[in-house]
Amino acid sequence: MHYTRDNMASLLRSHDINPTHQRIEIAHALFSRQEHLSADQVMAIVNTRHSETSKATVYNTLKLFLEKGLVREVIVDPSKVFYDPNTSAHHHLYEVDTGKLSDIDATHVHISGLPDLPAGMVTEGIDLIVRVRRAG
Amino acid sequence: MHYTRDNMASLLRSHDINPTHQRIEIAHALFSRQEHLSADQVMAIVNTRHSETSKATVYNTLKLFLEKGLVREVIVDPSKVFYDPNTSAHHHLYEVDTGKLSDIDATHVHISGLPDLPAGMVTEGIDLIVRVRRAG
DNA sequence: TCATCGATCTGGACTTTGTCTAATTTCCGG
DNA sequence: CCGGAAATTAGACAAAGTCCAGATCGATGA
Repeated sequence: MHYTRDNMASLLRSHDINPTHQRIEIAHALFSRQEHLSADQVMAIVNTRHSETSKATVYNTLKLFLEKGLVREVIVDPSKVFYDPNTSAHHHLYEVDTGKLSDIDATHVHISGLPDLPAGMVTEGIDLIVRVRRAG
Repeated sequence: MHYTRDNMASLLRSHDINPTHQRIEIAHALFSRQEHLSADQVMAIVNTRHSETSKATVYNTLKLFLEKGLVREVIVDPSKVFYDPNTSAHHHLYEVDTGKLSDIDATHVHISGLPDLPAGMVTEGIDLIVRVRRAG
């Protein structure tokens, strides 16, 4: 699968998102890299050549992608949110000293013994974050 | 165990923290409630009667408590950090719509199948967060 | 082609959380 | 009481994110 602009447009349409120029660029930034990016980083990437997309649009668009299930939010750093183009079941490894964030495939990870949820509650997601740092 | 100011002073000393008036008040706010509080909430509690403790001191003190292992940081809400007086092994249940945060005892929870860490890395902690919301 | 209208985008002011710094206050040993 | 180190303070500052009123886009129908 190539992350062309055209493919991004289809991806957006399949998630019920009107594929505008800015949205395609933002989706392309996330999906072509397959990395965890903050809103700031997305801004920087999208506006490398000449400023094209405003801060408000970047934030609005990331929120829209999140609502539509196109990306996931990763909350590991108290100062900023990361957006993850990988929405399949997986966990995260976070290097606290460098800020590097990587995926842990969930297929072999098993979590057991969690208590029942309070009545009337449904699970929105289970986040497992392994925080590591360089030994020394 | 009563969370008297005197007991707070001993607790601080036992963690190698010089028990000043402000530190005792902040520790008391956290431990007497046994709740997850944000820096803002700590400020509000400590300064209910008359303003006694500055913002800088609240932030400095919470950071100090964290370094000394007296409290834990809980990162679940992108907009603020919570401080947790419970440092025993446990996980968290987060109600995304209300912001309510509660503990999940870790003694019955088992996590298996995590991959090996990258070479030269040590685990700082494993955070498991169950995000829930009211069904509807 | 052109006018219209809803959807989208924009700059910039604003809010909130948290950090920093230089000056003051507190506390303790001598 | 004195001097110095530790702690506290007010307030300026920084960064992430929100909000809003106005501008722009693009599809549609005449």
